[in-house]
Amino acid sequence: MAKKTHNSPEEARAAILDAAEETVFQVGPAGLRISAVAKKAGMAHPNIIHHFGSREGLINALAERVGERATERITNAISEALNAPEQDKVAALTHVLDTAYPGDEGRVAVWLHLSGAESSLKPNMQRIVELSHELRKSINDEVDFGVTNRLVMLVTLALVGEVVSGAGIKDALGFGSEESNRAHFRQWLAEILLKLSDEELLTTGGNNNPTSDN
Amino acid sequence: MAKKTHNSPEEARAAILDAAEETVFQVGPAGLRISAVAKKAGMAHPNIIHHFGSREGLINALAERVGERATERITNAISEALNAPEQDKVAALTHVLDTAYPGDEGRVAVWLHLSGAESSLKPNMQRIVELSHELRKSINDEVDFGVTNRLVMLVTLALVGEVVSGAGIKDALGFGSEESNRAHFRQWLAEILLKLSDEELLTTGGNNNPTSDN
DNA sequence: GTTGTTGTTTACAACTCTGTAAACTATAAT
DNA sequence: ATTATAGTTTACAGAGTTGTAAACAACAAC
Repeated sequence: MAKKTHNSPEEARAAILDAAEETVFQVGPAGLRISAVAKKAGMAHPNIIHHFGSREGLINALAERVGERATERITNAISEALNAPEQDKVAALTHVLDTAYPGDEGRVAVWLHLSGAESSLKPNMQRIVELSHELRKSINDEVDFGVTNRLVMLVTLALVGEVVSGAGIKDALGFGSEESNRAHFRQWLAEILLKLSDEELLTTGGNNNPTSDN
Repeated sequence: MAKKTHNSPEEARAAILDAAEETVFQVGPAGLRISAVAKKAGMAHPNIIHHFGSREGLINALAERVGERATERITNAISEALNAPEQDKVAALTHVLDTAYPGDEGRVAVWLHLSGAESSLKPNMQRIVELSHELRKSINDEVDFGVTNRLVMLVTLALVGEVVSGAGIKDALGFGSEESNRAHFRQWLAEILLKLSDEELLTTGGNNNPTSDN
């Protein structure tokens, strides 16, 4: 049992990030204690500082990794929906929402963002909006980009709300926290979003479009 | 300049809660330090523990006060919308959203909730849903209560998301954080919500309604 | 005026957490 | 083998936090 005691830098960083992700999921962003992460990763806490410089460095690195992964999952799901046949659009869009509302993983991304971590949110979100607009155009060619932007914003804000509020609001509204209820809500939301694309009920009015300059 | 040095318990508690509210607004829920609150209220920090028992007691008391005030504002706004003439519904509903998305105050309520404060969220939310459903019925008598519930949930989650994400998501989507943009978004959302009541595009399907038992 | 109650403060204890310094150790290169 | 590099640990310092204990001060009751 020749235990390996010295990892490569990449291995060490990955192991620390794994432990940090799990810890953040359990205790929330503010409760992230370097010592707890070290314990979970099976090492002494100064080793974390050696690899990430500081607690803040660790949080930023984790935010980056988590954000990239989430963006990849979501853009993949939207791309699939884009190629789905007409009658499967609802299911495909529901799947997008399922992906964007991941029960456990997404929390970490949102929480880290809340705790002020720097990450490349902007390019990620913009890719998501562009893909979403293509999806809407595949349903109705005349949809308004400003509306797409606002719909993405609404859904994103709701995602953030769901993550941080946990079961509180759903409980208060009489929704159980069982997965079946959450899934039905997402399907209902997907149907609304598709209807709003199909009929394009509303435009953004006058000059209220977001600025498209860089 | 006869400075009053001893307050009544009510005065002291109110002064402490005011200072705590301001502090939470500035530093967020996790950053609430009893000593900072004491400094802002112009007293020594053990006095806060004397009046509220502990830091957690202070947070719970603040959550209660803030929640009550927010609920009162929102239910008042919905009641006004209920009595508004048909052609003013959009403006009235926009005002409801303005009230529910208060630039500064609402943060405290949401944040406190996030930090695990106990509060009477459930009865407050249920009053809001019932009034919202009356509002929807005043537009279209056949609207579905389950849809109302889900719309309230969607809007509430988005509110929470807006509060906690701050300018981050809006920035990433190209919306400036100026009040005019935020106001336009709320008006757009109000129009969507009214259309969804007017046409009742979607019902909740089968047995997916939230349980209505107490 | 004296006494009791309670708001208030000062001083302190105990704890937790991040980050530093120096020593130790495994691995690779020469 | 020796040396250099870098991952890892132990021990500790320093700051900041909540909460406690005891004394002080204002106000009310009698």
